[in-house]
Parts: sequence; C-alpha cells; structure tokens
Amino acid sequence: MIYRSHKCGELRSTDNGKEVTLSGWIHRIREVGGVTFVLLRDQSGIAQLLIDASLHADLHDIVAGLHHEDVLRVEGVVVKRTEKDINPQMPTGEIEIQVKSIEKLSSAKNLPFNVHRSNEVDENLRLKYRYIDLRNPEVSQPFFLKHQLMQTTRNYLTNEGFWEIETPYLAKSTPEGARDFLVPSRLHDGHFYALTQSPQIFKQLLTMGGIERYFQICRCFRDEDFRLDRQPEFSQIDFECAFTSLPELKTLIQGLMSTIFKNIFDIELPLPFPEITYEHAIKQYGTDKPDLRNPLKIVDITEYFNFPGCTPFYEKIQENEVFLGISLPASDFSFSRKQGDELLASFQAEGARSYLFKHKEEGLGIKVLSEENRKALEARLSSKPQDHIIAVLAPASIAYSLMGKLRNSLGKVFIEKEQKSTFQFAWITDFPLFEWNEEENRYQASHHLFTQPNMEDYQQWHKTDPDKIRSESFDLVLNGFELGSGGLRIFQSEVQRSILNIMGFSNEAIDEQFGFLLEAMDYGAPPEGGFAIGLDRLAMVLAQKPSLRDVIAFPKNTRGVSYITGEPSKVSDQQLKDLKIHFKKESTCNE
RNA sequence: GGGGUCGUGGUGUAGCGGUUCAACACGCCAGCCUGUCACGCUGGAGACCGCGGGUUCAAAUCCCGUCGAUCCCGCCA
Repeated sequence: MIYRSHKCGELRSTDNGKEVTLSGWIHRIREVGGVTFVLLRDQSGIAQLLIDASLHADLHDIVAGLHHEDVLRVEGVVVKRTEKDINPQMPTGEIEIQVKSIEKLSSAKNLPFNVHRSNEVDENLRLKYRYIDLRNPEVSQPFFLKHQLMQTTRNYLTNEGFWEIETPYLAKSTPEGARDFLVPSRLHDGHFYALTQSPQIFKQLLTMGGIERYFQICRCFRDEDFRLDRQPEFSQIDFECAFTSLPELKTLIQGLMSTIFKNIFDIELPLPFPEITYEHAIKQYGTDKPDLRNPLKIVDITEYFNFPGCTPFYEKIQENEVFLGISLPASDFSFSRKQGDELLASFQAEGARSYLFKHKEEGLGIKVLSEENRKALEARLSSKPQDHIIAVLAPASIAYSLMGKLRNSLGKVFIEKEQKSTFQFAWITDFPLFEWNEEENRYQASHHLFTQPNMEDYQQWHKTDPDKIRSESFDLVLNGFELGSGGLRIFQSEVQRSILNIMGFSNEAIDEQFGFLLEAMDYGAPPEGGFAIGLDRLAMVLAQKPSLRDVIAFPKNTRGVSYITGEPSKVSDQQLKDLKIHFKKESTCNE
C-alpha cells in the first residue's frame, strides 16, 4: 500500500495535472450544495480536496460519513483553481485535489476540543489529549526548534573536540541542593538510588579520567515545587573541560549561542555578551538574572537624604536602611495616579516605605531637599519634567529585591511593545561562594558544593568571613531567564575538605558522602571547569513561549501530575513487597 | 508550607439571591445550499451550575469546609 506520493503542504500550481495519493487528517469539512470541500492535513501542511459526488457516485456514501480528524487516504488529480477561487492565505491555495477515491484509514470520535482552537482550552485537558493538541503546528513547532537546538549543539561541541558520554540516572543521593527523587533498591533493603539532579560529579570524574572534553544532553530530576519555568524533569546541555579557564568557557558558550542563532534564525549575535558582576546586578537590577531589554535601572539615592532634619528619611538611613529609586521616563512609561497608588500599597504590604514623586515643570516635588541637592538628585536619576520617580526606603535585604520586582513589572509593557523579539544575553560573574542559611544557621553553597573559590579571597577570608569569598563561577542570562551556570571546579582535596567544613560538614560526613571524590582528587586531578545550559528554558525563550510545558512533549502539571498516563500512581502490593516497603497509613491521595 | 484567582452542556464564557435563570459562541446531530475557505441558513440534542454542609420562604448566585486547577512567595539552577 502506497500511502502517499506527495505531502499535502508541498503541492503548488506547478503540480497541475499530477495524479497524487495523499494521506492525512481531516482538518475541516465544508459541504456546499452537491460538492464537498475537505481540508486534508499532514505534518507538512494543508491541501483542499474537492469531492464532487456527481462525478464519482461511489464517493457519495463515504463523504456523508466523514468527520473532523478522521484519517484518510485519497487519490486524485491536482488541478489549478480558477483565478477567483484562489486562496492567498493558504500556501497550497492555488490548487486543489479533485478526488477520485477515498479510503478511511481510521475514524475519529467527537474530539474534546478543536485542534485549531486549542489555545483557548484548559491546559490540563490539552495535556491529557496531548496527542491531539500536537497536531496543531503552533503546538508542535517548538519541538522542531528544540530538535534543531540539539542537533546544532551536538555538531558544535563535536567540532570543538567534545565526546558525548552518558552518565547514570540512578545515582547516589547527595546532601544540599534540591530534594531528590528516590528509587528504592529491591536488592538492598532500605537503600535507595536518587535520580540525578545533574551529572555534576560524574563529569568531574570524567575529566579526572583524562577525557578532557565531555558533553551530554542530559535529563535532570529535581523534586521541588514547580512553576512556569520549572519541571520535575528537564534537560541540560552539560559539558566539562580539563585545563580550562573562565574566559575559555565563556568563549565556547558564546560560540555555541552564536552558532545556534546563525543556523536557526540567521541572526548575528553581538559578541561578547556584556558582563555584570553579581553585586552590580543586584544593585542596578535588583536580581541576579536581569532582563536587559528593560531600560529601567535602580538608583541608590540614599546620600541625597542623609542629613539631619530630613525626616523621616534620615532616621531610617541611620538605621542602615537604603533609599532606592527608579526613574520612569514619561516618554515610555505612562502612569496614572491609580496605578501608582496600587504599586505603593503593594510595597507597604511588604513592609517597606514607598514614595511616588512627580517631576513637575519646576522640578521634583520633594520639599525637604535644598534646591542644590534636589538638582543633583534629578541629574543622578536623569529625571525630566513629566517623569515619575518611584522610591522605596527599606533595609537593603528587602529593598533591592522589591525594586527588582517593580522593575520587572514596570518593564513588561515596554518590552511587550518594543523589544518582544529581541534577545539580550548577559554574563553574571563574581558570585559569592556561600550564602547564609537562616533556618539552619550555617553557610551553604550558592552554586554547588564543588565550585572553585577565588583563591585570593579564600586565603584572606576562609577563617573569618567566608561570605566575602567570591567563586570562580558565572551564570548565563537571557531575557531575564537564567539559562545556565558553571565555572571552575575544586580539584584539590584539601580545598574541597575545607570548603565542606565551612558549610558544616564533619570530616566523618565528608568521608562518608564524598570520600570517593576526594580520593579521586588525590590521584592526579586536572584543573577543570564546565557549564550547563537549560535546554528547555533556552527553547522556551527562543520559541517565545510562556511556559516550559510548551517545549516539553509530555510535561507534568504544577503538582507533578501527568493526566495523560496518570502518574504518580499507586503500585501493586507485590511490587511494594518486593521492595519491602510498608505504609503505616493507607494513602488516600489518588486512584 | 503561605497568599491571590478560578471551577456553569463536549469546549470557551455570561448570569452573582427570586421573576422567560439556566443563556451565548464554537462543537455535535438532522435538513437545505454546486465554489466554499473560521462557508452560510433552518431546526434539534446536550448541564442535577466541582463536591459537602449552612444561612434563607427561596442559592449557580451569600457563608463555611473540602477537592481540583492556576499564578506568585517560600523552596529550587
């Protein structure tokens, strides 16, 4: 059986007169008097069938029984449409197929939603019937993009001398970082595998094994709460190099990104990407993943209000609070009194004092400031008449993040209007090695446990102020999304042990949990570094989709549930028995 | 773990104390239509308004609880 001689979407007027066999799904049916128009769809596109039962009497019955999404095989002749019947909206709009025979390969029940209208349907229903939704090119297109990303990446890294090597998914649970998905071991009572959160340790072992350039497009598993840009399983472009440096890694990644943009979009990316230190990013953008399409900047205006009598600002500043402002140019950000009040109210709710200043013709309306001081402030903010200034007075720990959120929400409209399809990369550098964990009252790794400290910082501060140590690591940010992170790794066991000690690991705990790694470092480990790029996030941003679920073929919902196959699900008593797992209480979560 | 929003025929929504309140669009079924292209026209079927309780003479509508969905914070690269 020949199912098709041509694909629906490829037919043009140059095919006029050809005998063709097509197979596909019924996209629409339009019955007009004695003739029936059927749009037949396959992956390549849509072609219009013309079925005239008066010419082929045997078609009459079969046409009467056709429904949307039935699967057909048809034979017919390509004919050019007359001038007035051409549909310029369709790529195949100059022709149609005069049908001679129809065979229904498969019939479709009434569908839960229309393929071409699924964007208005509840997402969980679409996910349950993902195989229907995927028939819509708008839904399937991101998967082709992702395919291109993977192919380009493999080619690029292969050309750079990388080997693609697989690492285990069933691995050892490690402390720190995200919660693990655990897999009980049948052969070892009470013992568990953990699904890998990332191939971090394995890739280090590979370079220690003399494989100087490794990469992998790898699945990662993390059992945390999910968001638009977080799924329980996701993919990373993961790589590691021996004898490398931060500049070399950056060059490599910039090369990958520019190759991707060149190959897929025919866009020349401006290189190198701008570099912003972590400290600078927080102070200017209120986040470590700034969207550089957004022109707004946070300005520290504390100094202009820091004099006795400048009530109430002065008193709060003396208590170590900071005063931060964002200038909103009237040319780009129209602003109503009501919006302003709403914003201020949302800040008060977060425990910050907030202010909205309007720049009038005669200047910013802030009475406590001298004219000279006020003018200096206006210059600092580049503020002009009609502009607004939003300002927050709060402890630094909350002020910057509040302003960061404000900057994001204010910038949204601007980006949507002016910058929607532009791509702004940035490197974020000089991250602190540790961050303080309030709950556990100890330091934890801000990147991961094996990140190389800046050795000068380390020598100076590791005994007294570990939080002043910067790490040899960096992030890649694209349009406000953290695309990936990486850096240099510790390759000396003494340093690794000392870092783990600072984070509160006893030597016994280190030997038990990381003994194999420290031992490996003692058998001749090369200096090394690497990076990991979130493949799904990259695809999401490039496809300009709002959710990771749009670029994962069979994603889970926000509670980690798949409606298509029904996991997580209960398992049989026998399976539990084999694993020697007993539940104290009958679980009632789902069937 | 916390907060916001939502839950009405197959799908998307309207109704937000009573009276043509169970409606509208798409889809579905039947009929008509020989150039449609989101075809059109006529008619029809289809919902105990997520679930449980309460207030009331009266609840889709108000209240409480619960379940589910979703977004955000916490958490997480």
